[in-house]
Amino acid sequence: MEEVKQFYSVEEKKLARYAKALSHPVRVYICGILSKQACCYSGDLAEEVPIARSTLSQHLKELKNSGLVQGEINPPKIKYCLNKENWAEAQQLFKEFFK
Amino acid sequence: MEEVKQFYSVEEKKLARYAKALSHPVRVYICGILSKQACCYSGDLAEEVPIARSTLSQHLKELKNSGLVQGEINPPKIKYCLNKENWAEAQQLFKEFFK
DNA sequence: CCTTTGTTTCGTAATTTTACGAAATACGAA
DNA sequence: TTCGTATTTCGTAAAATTACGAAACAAAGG
Repeated sequence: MEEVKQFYSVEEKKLARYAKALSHPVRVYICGILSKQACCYSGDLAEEVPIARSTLSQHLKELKNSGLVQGEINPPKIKYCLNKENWAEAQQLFKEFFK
Repeated sequence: MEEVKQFYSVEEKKLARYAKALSHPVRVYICGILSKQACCYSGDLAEEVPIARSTLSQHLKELKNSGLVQGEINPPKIKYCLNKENWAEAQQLFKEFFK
């Protein structure tokens, strides 16, 4: 019921959130793969990327939390894909921002 | 003399660095102002933004470190402006990334 | 049921980020 | 030189991020 004055706009907060998701090279790398080709599995990434699987899992979780990426369960694997809708939103926000 | 294998590309690291600079709403807000109109002073920002001046100064320092913003000394004030060259680079990197 | 496979969660530690107020700095004006 | 203005740096604290290995989990196959 508390009416709190928000200083930052919704767009500013969304942009910051997407930017935060992309603020680590491994997350940029993962999104780059997912946007260029198709979806992929955590294990596929783990073989390429020079970090522990548990750490990779944390980064994937962050990308999921940001909304840029989603995971589809495909037992016993989990297939990670871009969330097209949010990806398009981020694209638009950055485009507007730099315009 | 050490030849270290770098896993992430220069572009991935640069993008992550710019994204990090934009990963806080106040920094998005500041860049938004600087890109829309002209330069401005720390004090002008301090009057608008709901954070302490010292905290604002830290955010400005981070924006300077990222290369997106530069400060011109204009005693007794310091005028902050976008670094046009780096701004254009960031714009291009994000454009390519989302393409 | 037990094992294997793929992946995540837990526990932990080091580092970084975010934030504040107080003190320091720089410089022009009185 | 002393004062006032504009801003940053320092000291500090709380919270978040990044990273790892060990343990847990879920599902399919034997």
